[in-house]
Amino acid sequence: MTIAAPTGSSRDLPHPPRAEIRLEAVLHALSDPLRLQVVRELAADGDELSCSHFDLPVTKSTTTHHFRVLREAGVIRQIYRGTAKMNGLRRDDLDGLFPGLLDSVLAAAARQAVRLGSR
Amino acid sequence: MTIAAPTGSSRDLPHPPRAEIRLEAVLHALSDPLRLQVVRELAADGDELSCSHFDLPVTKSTTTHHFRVLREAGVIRQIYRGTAKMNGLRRDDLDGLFPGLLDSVLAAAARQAVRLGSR
DNA sequence: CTACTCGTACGATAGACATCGTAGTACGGC
DNA sequence: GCCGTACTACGATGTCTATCGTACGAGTAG
Repeated sequence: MTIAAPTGSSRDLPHPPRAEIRLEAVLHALSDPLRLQVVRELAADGDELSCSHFDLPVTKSTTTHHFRVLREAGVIRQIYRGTAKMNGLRRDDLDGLFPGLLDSVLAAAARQAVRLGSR
Repeated sequence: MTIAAPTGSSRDLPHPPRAEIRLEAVLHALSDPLRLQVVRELAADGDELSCSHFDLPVTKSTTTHHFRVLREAGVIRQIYRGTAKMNGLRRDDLDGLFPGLLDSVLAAAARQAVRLGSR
């Protein structure tokens, strides 16, 4: 639950505490196709992924922006690890606040992906 | 499934067919506090409600706008019944496309309402 | 027909947002 | 110390969105 960085990183990013996560912000964060895809990949991997792992059809500035939106909504957790920034889903917090919500959204996204033919 | 109006209303409103409902649009529609509240009341009532039943802190123009967003996202069904316009959740379509999603969102909204004290 | 109610349509406006490019900062390896 | 990599910060821009006010159309009651 602590976001301590064992590797000794000093740059800390501001995350909303669990109690301040708002449902509307989460839904808004997930309503963007790019961000929804990122969350899907994070959920599929189950572990932390670096920003550069994602191959999004936008520039790096825009990528940074989207990750920031996800972090400020409380959907993902970001920590610096050396020169890379690792991203992980805040599954514990989201499941604690809104049980079943994340899974429903992920299942819905998967279903829609199948329905629309794209994978 | 048909949206026929037995009362003989001739004014028909455009609704997206089930196959064209997009998850992102639904999430976006639900990410607005006013719209989420409307959906909550519709779900609580279980039946159709007129537009004027809702006492929203905005003008009628804005109310019309929000109902239109909900309708075009495929979240609600609107039919004219005389001078009133009745609104109903498209539960069947939403549950068919994204099983469990609507219930999770509603449960999450209820939980958050309790958590934030505003019942 | 007239008047009233309910909701729409249209135009305006201010704020939010997605996107980009460029310049800059932090970290690790040479 | 110097350079490359990874990501950020800032400013600009076009688009979308929430909001309003006013004018209009459709239906119902008198």
